[in-house]
Amino acid sequence: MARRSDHSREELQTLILDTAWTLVGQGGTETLSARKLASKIGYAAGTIYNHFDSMDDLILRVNGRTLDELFAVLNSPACNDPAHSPVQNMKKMAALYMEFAKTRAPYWLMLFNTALPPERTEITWYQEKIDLLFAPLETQLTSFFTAGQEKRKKMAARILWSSIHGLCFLEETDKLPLVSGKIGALDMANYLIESFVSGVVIVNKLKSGG
Amino acid sequence: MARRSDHSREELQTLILDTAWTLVGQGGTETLSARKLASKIGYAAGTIYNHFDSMDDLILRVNGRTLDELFAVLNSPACNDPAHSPVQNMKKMAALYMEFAKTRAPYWLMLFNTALPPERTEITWYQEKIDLLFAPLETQLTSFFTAGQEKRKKMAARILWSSIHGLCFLEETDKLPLVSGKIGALDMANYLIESFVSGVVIVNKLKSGG
DNA sequence: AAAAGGAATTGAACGTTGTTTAAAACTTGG
DNA sequence: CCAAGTTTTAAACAACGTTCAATTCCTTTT
Repeated sequence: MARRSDHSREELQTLILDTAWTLVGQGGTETLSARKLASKIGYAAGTIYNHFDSMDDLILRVNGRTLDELFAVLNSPACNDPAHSPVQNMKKMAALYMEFAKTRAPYWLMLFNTALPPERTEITWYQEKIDLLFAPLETQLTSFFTAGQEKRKKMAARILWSSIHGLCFLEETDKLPLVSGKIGALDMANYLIESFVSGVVIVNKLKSGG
Repeated sequence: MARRSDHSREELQTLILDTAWTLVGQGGTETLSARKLASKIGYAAGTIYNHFDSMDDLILRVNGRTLDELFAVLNSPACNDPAHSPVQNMKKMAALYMEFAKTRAPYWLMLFNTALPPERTEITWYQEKIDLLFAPLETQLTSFFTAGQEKRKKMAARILWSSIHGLCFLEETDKLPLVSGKIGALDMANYLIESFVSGVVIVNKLKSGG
């Protein structure tokens, strides 16, 4: 029996989360089970329920960590470089996002390809983390909108982000048939960004002009 | 014991698939289990494995049926109306797609929010069904491309479809923060289609002109 | 008609999962 | 040092996918 004094309540909580993180990283969602996790840290399965509501709850915490990492990537200087054009920065964002999905596949898949009961994801801290993801892209879009078009800018950021995610998702789950040869999701994302931004400028002029 | 002569091999196979379809429709992926399904048709659980490789295999068949229905929607006259502009038709497609995702949520979620082993989805008949989904959109995009831009047109169709799917997906799984008020995924899809198509026309001119 | 052969069906079993709970082990305060 | 309060545990429950030997059934042959 593990001694209660081995870890404080907080220590144990993060130990569980860290171990869950490791397990997911090694073999995806399927590798994460209460018993495996518990045995890995020398506790019984029941102990986990002393620190987390359920396995879904634990998965949500792991997802939260993934969202943090994702934000760090999208908010990094590499894709928010003032020396580069907004379009260049956004293309870089798309590239980094897709790289993240590939290299950190288990976490990314758990985040987007694992069904959780809706009531789980409606927690505010989780929604806030998601909300944050759109900020860097919104920043890059600023120059294409006037001060009065705040709402449209927010829309555009969400659209573009969702679209890039859609491309990435369908590619990673083998649901995006290739056009030919080497044309992959990243090329499509670049094409999308170019076209969408060009189009936004036009449409904005039309709406404000007419 | 169910008599072998109750149903022919083929009959039983479609009976299983039909029942699986019903179960998924009633309560989503979680409601579909070998034992529940079997008891519903008066057979033992093992019988299912006489007709399907595994439960994943059965899920894939259900998904196949969903893809068929989805194609029927996107290929319907309502969004391929010659009297309407391509942009109008594409907006209608987006609307119908999102309606499908909502009204047939269990099937749509099983298709896109349930992780299957990659080797399962690499089957050709499944990939072909997916490939078909892009055709109607491609048709609507024809007028914006010249004869020599076939590849770009294919790309554009995949991009636009993926993007609309991305919007729909993030909305349905509570991962698309609303901008404000009533602005939902459909408004964003419309904005996307307008802007992207406008942008495509410009970018195409640039590429061919320069 | 009976027996034989082949195929479909079955129940039971295995190992796994998430989760609950009473009892045991532990830590702490008086 | 004992009592009170927590934490941990083992065991149990119900469900899951899947396998397999045994049974049952149907068809064919004799």
